[in-house]
Amino acid sequence: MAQTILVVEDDHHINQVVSEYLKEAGYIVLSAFGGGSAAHMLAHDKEISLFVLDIMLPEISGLELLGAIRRDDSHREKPVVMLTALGDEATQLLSFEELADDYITKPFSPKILVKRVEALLRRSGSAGNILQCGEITVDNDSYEAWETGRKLKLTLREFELLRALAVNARKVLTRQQLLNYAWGYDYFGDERIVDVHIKNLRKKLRTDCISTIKGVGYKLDTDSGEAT
Amino acid sequence: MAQTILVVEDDHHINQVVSEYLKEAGYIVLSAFGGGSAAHMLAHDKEISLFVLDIMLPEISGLELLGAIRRDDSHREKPVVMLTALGDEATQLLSFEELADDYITKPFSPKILVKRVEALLRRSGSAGNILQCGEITVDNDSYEAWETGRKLKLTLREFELLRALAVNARKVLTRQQLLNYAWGYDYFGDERIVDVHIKNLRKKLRTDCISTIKGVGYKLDTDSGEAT
DNA sequence: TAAAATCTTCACGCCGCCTTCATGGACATT
DNA sequence: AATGTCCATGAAGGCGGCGTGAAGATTTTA
Repeated sequence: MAQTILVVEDDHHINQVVSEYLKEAGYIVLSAFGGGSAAHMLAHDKEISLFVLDIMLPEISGLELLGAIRRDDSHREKPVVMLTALGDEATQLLSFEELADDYITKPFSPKILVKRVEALLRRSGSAGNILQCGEITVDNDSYEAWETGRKLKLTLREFELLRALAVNARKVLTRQQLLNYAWGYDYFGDERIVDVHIKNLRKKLRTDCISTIKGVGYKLDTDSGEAT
Repeated sequence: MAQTILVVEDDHHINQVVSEYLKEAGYIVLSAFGGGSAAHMLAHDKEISLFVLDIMLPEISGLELLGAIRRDDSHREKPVVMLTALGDEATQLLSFEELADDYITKPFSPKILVKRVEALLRRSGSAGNILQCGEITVDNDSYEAWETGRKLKLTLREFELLRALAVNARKVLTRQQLLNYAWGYDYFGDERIVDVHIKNLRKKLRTDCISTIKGVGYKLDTDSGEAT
């Protein structure tokens, strides 16, 4: 299953070179040449696995895009590579403070860019499409999930809910966040729907690995010893 | 809860500078000056969270160390930063092929090294959004808190109160400020509610680390060096 | 088209947490 | 010593959040 990378770079030549190398490495590449169209793609394509952002862009700067990504529920966790001619320490520090994952200054070697992208995707968990979290294993590609090797028979919502929890292992997710992950942004029904599916999911799980944080949301435990 | 980083660098000056900056950022740092001692530490210390490796080392090269890490069951998954004067593309590509996570060429900015280390630890999963203050550790993501490693069983208000105090460690917060942090701006009840929750919180803590400043508010102490 | 499975809504009840209140103590001021 | 202010503490009541079962709506399968 090929992963998608969004390259935002106003210099058409550089954009093309980067895209070529990434495609050759087996990725699907989306190109944007301005902050505006990039923001649009951000909002509408949830399948992007990694972002390459130039900082000096028309309309919206790369740093602002970075901020937008980090504030977006469905992109927040994804790796971002800043790619820019600005080599000064201040800009670089600022990028990292905004939670960039890598920072490459021009001129650069496209081969090394690809290597760095691969290194980040390896870490971001989405590389192998299999997630493991404690007793739970989730396969993104086949939509299958297991508990201690035993295959679970889940409905679609249950699977997507479990996947959302597994992607954010140990983190508490609000009902709204879970809705965004497992239902999508265009859902406007009752939040409490989450409760019902959590209940059904729990019924199918031997281990009690989904915790309720009252007043906040739910989370998936790894296997931490609970001492009183 | 603090994470350990192993720095392998034969140049004592660079080793010291790097260590200083990492310590300042809150990490525990182990230093090795040759491949041999590094390999020894590798074998005996399983608690290391990240490696910083020079490539040109006496005895064993950094690349060999990298290979050893990737073949070691208990270190395989951990991030490795290569730190070297060799800027040539070939060595860099080779490092990434051996599954290095980052590659920094000398001369470099120590601040940015720290940022890159933080970025990698963030990705490697173990990091989390963790606050530490004296004996108290608060995890923003999982809504968990510990006292000297012992997990605390807190209600939501208690947790949010403790988090507010930890975020502003050593600073006195007025009741109104605490209400804003832990209850939100739309709360208009009695301020004294804070007192009650502080009391309950204190009851659950072994150490007496919450100080009352009469007429002002409360604060969380880092050191319990209490002289009257 | 019927039947089955899944998704969504709703209402009920319980438990635990939050909040309020009253009391008493610590400390400062007069 | 008396007085007032501020804080600690225990207890009690009420309220809200959550789990749950069931029924209706929707989609998928036969």
